This record gives sequence, structure tokens and C-alpha cells, in this order.
Amino acid sequence: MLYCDVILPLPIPNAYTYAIPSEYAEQIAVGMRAVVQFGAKKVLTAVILRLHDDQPAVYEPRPILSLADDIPSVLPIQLDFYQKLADYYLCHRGEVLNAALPSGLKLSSESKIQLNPAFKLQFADTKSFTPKELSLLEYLEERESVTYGEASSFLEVKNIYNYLNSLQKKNAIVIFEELKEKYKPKIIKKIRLADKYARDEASLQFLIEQLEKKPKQLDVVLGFLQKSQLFQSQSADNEGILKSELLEDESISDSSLKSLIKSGVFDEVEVIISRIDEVGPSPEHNFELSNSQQKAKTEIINHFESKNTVLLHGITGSGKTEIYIELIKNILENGQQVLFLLPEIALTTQIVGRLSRVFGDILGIYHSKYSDNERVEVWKGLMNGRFKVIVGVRSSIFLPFSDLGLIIVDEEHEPSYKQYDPAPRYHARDAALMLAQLHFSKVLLGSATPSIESYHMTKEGKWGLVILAERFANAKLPEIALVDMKIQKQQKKLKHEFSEPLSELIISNLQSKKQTILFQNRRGYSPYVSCEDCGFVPQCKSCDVSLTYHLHRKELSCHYCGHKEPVLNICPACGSNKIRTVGFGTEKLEEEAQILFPEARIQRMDLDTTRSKTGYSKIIQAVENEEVDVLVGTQMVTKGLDFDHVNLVGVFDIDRMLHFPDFRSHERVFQILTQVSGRAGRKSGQGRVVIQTSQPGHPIFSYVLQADYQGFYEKEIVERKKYLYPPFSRMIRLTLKHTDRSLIEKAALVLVANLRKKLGDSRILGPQSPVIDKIRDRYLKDINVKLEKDKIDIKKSKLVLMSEIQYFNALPEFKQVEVVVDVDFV
DNA sequence: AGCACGCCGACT
DNA sequence: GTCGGCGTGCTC
Repeated sequence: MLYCDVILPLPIPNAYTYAIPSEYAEQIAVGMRAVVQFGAKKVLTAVILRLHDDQPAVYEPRPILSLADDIPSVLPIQLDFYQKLADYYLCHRGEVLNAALPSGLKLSSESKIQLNPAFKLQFADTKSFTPKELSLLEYLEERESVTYGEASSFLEVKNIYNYLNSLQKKNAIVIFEELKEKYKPKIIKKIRLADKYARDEASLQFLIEQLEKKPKQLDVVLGFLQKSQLFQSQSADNEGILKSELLEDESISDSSLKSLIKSGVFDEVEVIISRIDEVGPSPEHNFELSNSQQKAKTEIINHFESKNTVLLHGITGSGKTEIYIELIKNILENGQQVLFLLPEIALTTQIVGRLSRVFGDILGIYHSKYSDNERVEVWKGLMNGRFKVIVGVRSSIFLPFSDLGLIIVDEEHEPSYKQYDPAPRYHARDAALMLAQLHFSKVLLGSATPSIESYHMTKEGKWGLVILAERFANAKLPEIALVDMKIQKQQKKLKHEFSEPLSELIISNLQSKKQTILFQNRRGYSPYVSCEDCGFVPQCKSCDVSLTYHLHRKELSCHYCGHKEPVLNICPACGSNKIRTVGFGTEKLEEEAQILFPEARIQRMDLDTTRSKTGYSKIIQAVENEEVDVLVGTQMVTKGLDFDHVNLVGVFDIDRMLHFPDFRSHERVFQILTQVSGRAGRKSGQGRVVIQTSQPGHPIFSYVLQADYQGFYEKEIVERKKYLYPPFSRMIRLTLKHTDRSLIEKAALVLVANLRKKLGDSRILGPQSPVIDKIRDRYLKDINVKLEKDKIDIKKSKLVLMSEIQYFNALPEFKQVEVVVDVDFV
């Protein structure tokens, strides 16, 4: 083979062809990483897509510089997966590759500047340099090499390029590319006893006698024998012990050890070790499934006979994890691999500990708080067969599975499975379904509150449905109460944001030493307006969503279709003039709680308090140790936490979520209320939930109160059908970005007009400004494309869409308008 | 995505 | 007059 086509981790459409130097001809294979030069100087890692002998007609391919692998890093099935995702999510394969490879496997070059060794500043003619050039040369004289960035920040100029060009012409500096292999194996130093002593106790005895006169060295030898257990225990072998462990004893000196190594008594060896701790399985995993769990497991297996995907709808606390574990064991017995997906936050919790106790060191964990090096080790460990089960966040769909038998997507309804930015803007659940197709693998989705889309698939008979309606160990469902905030306000019973019933329950909870969770949805921006007297919220007439208040333009607008109305001064429902914007956050709530309950120990848990690596687990630990009475938090507190002593949950400001301008807002509210209720009284008997709302009559609450998912689904699916929202359509969002407001407004109108012509008026919604319509000095405009599933060929429409965007972007006027495409935005 | 080439304004 | 800004196009 003379040539190879490669994918580069860049947002460019094509594969590129490179020549294969004869020295690599033997070993080169598809999926290996090749180091190539791309463009004038950039050197980066490409992945080999295809080997062939077709000489390109119009250009002479450059040779690859080297191979970065002995065996492929990427499997052929993964390359297919990249293509599939790129097609579906309307992005480039290179973007998928970029997201897929852990950065430790991507080596990239960096331009470095160095003083020319033949150049001596003190002998140079200073007149031939500008003052800035001289100061840069002085700067360079003091260090080995610097990056462009360092040089430009030192000189305080934006564009360093011309300076460097000039200096290079005068032969004062050299510029070179430095290539970094980012992954570094972890190396430890071990001390071993030399073989002749280790094998023969007599010669060791002799050595010890010899060392009588060198007490310091004798200490080292005795210390080693004690720590290594050599000759003392049957199982001890001469693998050596950690150098650091040996030296930690104060009586053992480094220098004596050095002389002993020199005289051949000890060997010092460097060993590559794994960063991931090895843990064997512990015996505690021999639990028995309850009857209902056993029944659910059998049903799942039966469905898998005829269907590839099964949805497990198990109420909170019903023990889905045990079922997962049993199913994973079955797959492992077949010699196949398992991927267990969890949303980000759930991964730091108890589930992972449980899985690793069961599966021990064949379980790999893939997590955003892992370092690059650790990620590479999980990647390699899966490749070489060390790991059979991976539990991880959304990006773990990109790991090199060779033979998946089962993918589990727990909490499948979680919006955090969707990647927003950058491309590929994929949904891990949907991507997992595509991955499963390639592997002919089964998929099990689990949730207490399934997404409407998923539940609909089971109703259509395309997926299996298994319901687990019993709480594990007969734990009771919590008692949920609504508090009408309008009445509380009228009767002046409101203290800050706390209603009287909630305050009273918190106080009695404090007295009986039980814990309380207060939930306040975090989405602080995007306020809507509401009538203080009757709770009226202005709605869009054609979109079934609340109107959003735009502060700087003083108008109400629909987030979906762009419909606008002036701000209301008088409530059309009751005539009151008390129309207010609504919104307050966790920090304020924490402050108020401290004023109202001065003796309570209050902890806040949100993005700000958990940003550090240990922040999250510290808070959880504190709650578990009962060092916290009241936990105030955002959505974070609704997910996967299992505290024994929490028996009261207070929900604030759910109204804002209910009126969030999104066709999924009701679904979100149902999910979040059900999930947060599940935190109350999991083990400590009857839990209570208090929901504060100005609209206790809203139908959604009755479903929540009765834990009636079915009923909620039936109502919601009617709405979705009426407005042709998913699952009856595919929604694609286009976001236009540009610094010039009037240009982007014009651009959006032009693009919308073109799209309407090609795809039909009713399928194009907008343009409209998003809630935050200016980010980093660029104005944004959204256009939503709605493609109904049975009336239109979605694949073809996507191609039409892309060619229209291409045409639009080629118009001279709109060349600089960036168009971001998000398929299935959430 | 970078990076180079090329065309226009505010400064020695 | 040039320096240095950024817009445009290309990378095997």
C-alpha cells in the first residue's frame, strides 16, 4: 500500500491522502494514529481511515511523518460510528474524532521560538534591530524556548508574526515545532533484593553478618526484609517493594541504600503501573433480587428476544441497580462487553462504589474529573481486555468497544446527556442506540420518569417496556402537599420565600433531628412575568409556551416562533396592576433560611459550592454524617442521592420552570418533582414533600401527587401531537451568530425565507432572539426547523437544509455569519 | 481549527 | 509612505 486516507481532528469535511514511507509499509493499519504535517507548519495526529494504491491525480501527497501506534488506537467499528454520528448530527467526522479521542491520545505540535545558537546578542549590531526586537531577544536569551503566546504577551502585541519574520530574516532566531506526546505512563521505583540473596537464605545470612560493621546499611537490609515479608511468609515473592515505602522509615537512609544498590545487594527497577487502582470483587455482592426485581429481570430478557431496546420504568427507590448488575453478569458470561452510562452528577455517587465492589478490576470508570492520563488508561485497558464493563458519562460511548453485548442508559431522561457545545452536539442515549446497532447489541434504558420520546417508542411497540412499581424493601412513597403561595401572600403568612406550612415542618424537623432538603431551580436567567394577584402568566397564542421578558427591549416575546407583544401593565385576567418579573436563586434562599432558622446548620449545594474536585463529595459526606440540618440546592440535589435521614423536601419557585419557554417544560417539571420527592424518606419511613406554587390548580401537580406517570404521559403526548413536537417530529435548531445586530437580523430573514421555500412554511419557526441574545459580543438568532416524521423524508430534508446553509453562507453579504446546527436540541 | 496571503486605515 | 488590522481561502 502506497497511500493512506486519514481523518484529522478538525472541523473540515474531507479525508486527506498521505503517502506511506516504505519503512512503515509493513506495520501500518487502519485505526493507527499517524503524525502528519498539515498546512505550512502544523503537525498533528491523524487517524488512518483507509489504505490504498490510488495515486491522487491533482497533487502529490505528503508523506506521513511517523506512526504513533504499534497497534491501532481506533477500531474500524468506531470509524463507522463517527461517520454515523456526523451524518445524523450534521457535523464533520473530524469533529467527532476530536470529541472521541481523549486528549492524551492527540498529540499536537506547538510552534516554539528560540535564539539562534549561532547568534550572540552581545556581539550583534544593535542598530539593526528595533527596540521591541531587542527586548524580545533579551527575553529569549534568558530561556530555552518560548511559545508564540508567551512572546506576544511579553511584548504586549497582538500579532507577533511580523516581528518573528523580521528576526528570522536577520538570522537571530529559529522557529521550530515541538511535538508533545501527552500521555505519560506512571512510573514507580521499586527496590528488589538481588537474586543470589533472594533465592538462598544462607547467603543472605552471610551478608547480614558481613554488614555488622556497617550498621546503617544493615538497617536498610533488615528494614527491607521486614517490609517485603521475604522468607517470612509463604506467599511473598521477590517482586520488590516501593522505594518510597522503604525510605519512609527514618532509620533507613537514602545514601546507604544507594551504596547497597552500587554493591549489588539491591536492584532498583522502574515499573510502569496503572493509575487506576486494582480492586478485587468483595463478597458482599451476593444479594438476592426481590420477587418484583426478579420478575422485571425476566421480562427484560424476554423482550430482548424480539426487541433490541427495552425501557425499564422503575419508580424511585425500586432497586433498578440490582437488576442492572444481574444483567451485566449475564452478558459477561457470554464474554461480551457492557457499557453503563450515567449522567455526570450521578457518577460520583454510591452507584459506582457498588459496581466496583461487584465487578472489581474488570470495571473501568470514565469520568470528567479523570485526568487525561487516566482516560488514556481506561481507553487502553478496554482495548487490551483488562476492562469488560465501563461505567461512564456521555463521552464513554467513544471508548474502543470491540464486542458490546449491552448498553445501559440509566436516568435516560436526563438532559445532561446532550452535548451543547462544541460539535458533535450529540445525545448520548440516542448515540448509544446507534452504537448498539453497529454492535448488534441490546440497549436497556432506565428511568423513574422516562422521556416522552422513549415512552412513546414503547407505546408504538418498537421497544419493550418493563415496569417496576414497587419500592425496594417496602419503603413508602412520600406524602406530597401543595402550598398555595397566592393565599400565603394574601394572608401575609409568607416569611421571605417560606410559606407557613413549610416553615413549621422545617422547625419540627430540626427539633426531631431529621434532615431537610430545600430545592430551588437554578436557572436564574430567563425571567417571565406574572400577575402577583392571580398568578396569570402571558402565553404565546400559537406555541403553547410562556412569553419571555426581555429586559433591554421591554417586550414579551415567544422563544419559539418569535412572536412579540408589548409588556403588559394591567393583568388581562384580573385587572390588577401588580405584574412583576419573577426570580430568585439558591444563594438568597440560603441566606433567608439562616435568618428564619438561626440554629440550623445550613449547607448550600450548587455549581458554585461543588466546583472543586472534592466539593461535591465533601458536602455529601457532611450530610451523611448528619453535620448538616438543611441542604439548599439546585437540580443537583434531585439526582441519585440516597440519604437515610432526610425526610422533608421543600420545593421553591417551581412556577418558573413550569413557564419556561420550551415545549418540554411540563415534562421537566414532572421529572424534577418526581425525582426530588424520591429523596424524601427513602429509608427513614414516611417522607414529606412540600411544593410551593402560585398555581396549585395546574393539572401537572395532580399527576405528581398521585405518582401517575401514565396519566401525565397520556396528557402530554396529546399536546405534542397537536403541535407536532417530538416525538412526532425532529427538531433542528440553527443559531446564527454575528457581531452586527442589523446584519444578523437581515441574515436570519433571508435564511428563513429560503428555507421556507425549500422545506415548507410550517416547518420553519422563527427567527427569534434567544433569551440571552448576545454572547461574547456576538448577537444570536435562532431558527427552529420542525420536520414531521411521517410526512417528510427527514434524511433528505437534512441534506436540503445543509445545502441551503451552504448557499446562504456563500452569499458575499453573509459570509461571516456563523451558522450552528443543533439536531434534537434539548 | 490554524495559518498565510492580501487589501485597507492611523501613525512615525 | 509603512505598520498592523483583519477578511478570505486552503490545508493531502
